[in-house]
Amino acid sequence: MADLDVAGRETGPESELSPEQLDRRRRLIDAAFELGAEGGYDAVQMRDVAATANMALATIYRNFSSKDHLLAAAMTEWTIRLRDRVAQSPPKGDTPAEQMFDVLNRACGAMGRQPKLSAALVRALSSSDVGVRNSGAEVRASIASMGDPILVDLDPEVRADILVVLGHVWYSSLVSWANGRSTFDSVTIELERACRVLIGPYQS
Amino acid sequence: MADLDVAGRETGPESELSPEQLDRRRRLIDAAFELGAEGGYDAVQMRDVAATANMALATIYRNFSSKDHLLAAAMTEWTIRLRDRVAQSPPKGDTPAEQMFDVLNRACGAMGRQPKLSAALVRALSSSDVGVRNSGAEVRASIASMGDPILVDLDPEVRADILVVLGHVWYSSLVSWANGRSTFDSVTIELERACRVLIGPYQS
DNA sequence: AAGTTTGGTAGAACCTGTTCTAGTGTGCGG
DNA sequence: CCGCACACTAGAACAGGTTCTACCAAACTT
Repeated sequence: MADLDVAGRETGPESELSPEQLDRRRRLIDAAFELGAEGGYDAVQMRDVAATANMALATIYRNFSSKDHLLAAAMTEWTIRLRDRVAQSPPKGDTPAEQMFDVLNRACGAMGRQPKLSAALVRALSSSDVGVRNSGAEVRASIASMGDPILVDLDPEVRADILVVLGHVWYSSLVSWANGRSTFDSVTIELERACRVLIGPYQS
Repeated sequence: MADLDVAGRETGPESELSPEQLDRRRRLIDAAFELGAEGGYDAVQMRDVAATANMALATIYRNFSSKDHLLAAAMTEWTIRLRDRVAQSPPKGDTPAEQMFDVLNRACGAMGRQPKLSAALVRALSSSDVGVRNSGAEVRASIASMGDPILVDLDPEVRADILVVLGHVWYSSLVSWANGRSTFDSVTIELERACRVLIGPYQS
């Protein structure tokens, strides 16, 4: 599986970015965080991102294939931080279903505290831009890795199936929320429901 | 729940559209179908829609709040047709899980035969435009109504939960596909997986 | 040191969804 | 018949994501 850079050109497996490039990338993602936290998706305007990050508009497009790609990269970073934080404290709850819900819900809680930002990031995640693809996969992987330890007692295949389905529910309800079709509470409700109906019958 | 028209103004419960307006609406949706079937989401350009439907650009926006609203309206229509067609023949399969999968898969089969069009419609469904909200709900309701008869033997609450979760999986995998993140086959796979892991354990 | 490559910059230009302006019927209460 | 409301139209204008042009400067190459 060849690595592809922003524009889809092939790059060697060791095509590290230079420190300057990493710095630019950092500034861009930070600018996206900043603007997104203040005003949500619409407020992350590429000209403003460029200004905030102190670089030229065209430079953004040298690093990211689109606005959605930039936001998706921010999402990836954020998810990783989230996952690490969630992994710190053990899940509450007596049953696997409750524990799984606790983990997912804690992850979402952080989003609820930054609603504009998270809505922006989630919206980007559902874009059709090519650059977003990896981010989507990475985010899903983070979800799965948070849930996996909780279901160790289940048959591996069933476990994988459950985690994938939970990923769908997670994604679908977050997108609904990010697009203004439901309240944040309903994300919680959907996740709880899914854990209950998915995991409940398997904990005999 | 007050009815809202395109622009969000309240309208009386009996604010029927005039025949001319219905005709315009029809022509617009047909134009969207036509352009979408040929070239997908990007090919449904508002200026082209206007030209194809033989009316002025601004007139579109008197009937639909956005491109996504127009496409979502088309999606609603299509889903209803699909549901009726699927309801014609009884679901194949020995177990509820298999029957449910059969129904969902048949519905998706029609989409597989019009990939560009369906991808366009699905993409519109995940827009944040206000006009799209109802369409999303209607589509979900169609899904649920297709599946409900199959699960009559289950506890009503469990049944509802399962159908909602299936709706999430359906939506999530279709969006993944419509955005080019997965092949159409994987939609089938995800649906099959979800039916298996969700319904399987309940059929004692 | 001259040439080349690489990545950056400013700013104009382009594209397409959306909105605005001004003007044209058409039906309807008075 | 008048005036008014309303739906439509052509086309310009606007907005924000994306791309293009022209140019510059540091890092390699030879």
